[in-house]
Amino acid sequence: MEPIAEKKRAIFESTLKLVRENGFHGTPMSMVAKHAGVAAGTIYHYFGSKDQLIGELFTYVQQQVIAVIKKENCETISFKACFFNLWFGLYSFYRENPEVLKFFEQFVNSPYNTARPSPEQDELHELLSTFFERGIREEQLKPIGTNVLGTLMHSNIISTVRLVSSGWLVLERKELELIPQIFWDGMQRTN
Amino acid sequence: MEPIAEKKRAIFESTLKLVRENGFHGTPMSMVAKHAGVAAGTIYHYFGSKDQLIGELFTYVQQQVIAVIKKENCETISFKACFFNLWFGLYSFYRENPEVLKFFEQFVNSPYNTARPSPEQDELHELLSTFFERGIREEQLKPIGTNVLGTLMHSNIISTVRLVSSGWLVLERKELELIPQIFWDGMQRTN
DNA sequence: TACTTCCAATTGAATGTTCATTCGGTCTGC
DNA sequence: GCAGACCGAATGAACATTCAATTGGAAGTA
Repeated sequence: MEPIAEKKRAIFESTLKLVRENGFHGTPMSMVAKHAGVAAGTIYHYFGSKDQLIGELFTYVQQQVIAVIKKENCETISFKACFFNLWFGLYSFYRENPEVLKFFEQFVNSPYNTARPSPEQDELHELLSTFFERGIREEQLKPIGTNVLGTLMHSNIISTVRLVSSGWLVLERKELELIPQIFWDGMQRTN
Repeated sequence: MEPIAEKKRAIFESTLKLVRENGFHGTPMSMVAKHAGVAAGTIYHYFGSKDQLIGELFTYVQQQVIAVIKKENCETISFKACFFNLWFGLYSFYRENPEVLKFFEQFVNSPYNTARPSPEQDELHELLSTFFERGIREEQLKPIGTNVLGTLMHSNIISTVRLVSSGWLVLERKELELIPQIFWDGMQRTN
């Protein structure tokens, strides 16, 4: 809505970076304060508690991912082309923002993440579902729920990023393209 | 090697259960002690520190997963049948042991997980790689590294379990079978 | 312009709590 | 009577959170 206060953004970014490096528990508020260049008390001017800070940061970060999806989800090109664009769009985003991916994964599996919304209420998964609805309409896909497809695609991307970002292996562009290709081919109705 | 002491096993199981419910940081040693029916000091008889306890618990739990893989990895049936057995074997294990999955995911994304071994040194991923080597040998699969296939399969299973265990949606057996089927079909060489 | 008022933004030292860890001592089987 | 297993109160450090005090600038007043 309104632009985020500079201090608030600095607190977000510092928390993101520090949580990536040290985890939630290795990141005391005092450390966030120092890194963000504010006093400890200032954080509490913007956020009620550490839990609230983490929770709001999650929303902040989720919006970035949602922006990527919206950007790539284009009706004027073929569904297939759009699928690959979306796959690579998300891949690149996570690849270039490893702290986002790390925070995301830590958050999802943490007790901060209480009352996780169902996929219908979660804007990110809803967008992915909607995306696949078009595929169901236009292509010969296997009869699988769109929310299943959305989740599988997302986890497919994330595990690929983890693999590459960890440095375990280096993938040429050609090899990398095989990964969404597996998913694409697998979705097609075969009988 | 040698059978684990009863107290030690109790500490493992209590930690597993409590970490699932409260996360690493919501699980003080005093709570583990009480739940396991031992004194706080006893834990330090078996483990040097909380970090060490968590680390050893990871190994303990990983061995359970490895046992599942070894059990299902059978050379006397077709690779395809074996693939589906393995998929459902791991699926069922995580489904029946949600605390293992939760602990796993929390651990992997936490700072406890320093010096994560490369897939070649990680027995779990090595087993999956070896499994797919047979597939490469016997089947017409796309030219993708076995470690990539292993990772993708594992994440495919895990995200399916999460989806089902969260209660977001209920899958009939027929629908559930479509998920490994996607992966199987996708791996096949298509040209 | 000069002066006052007011309040949100900001500070950081102080507080109180929550743990991980220690250690002197007890128990048990040999 | 020894040695390892076990106990649990005590210790001390780390941390989230509070709050009394300070700042700075926007609006009001004359």
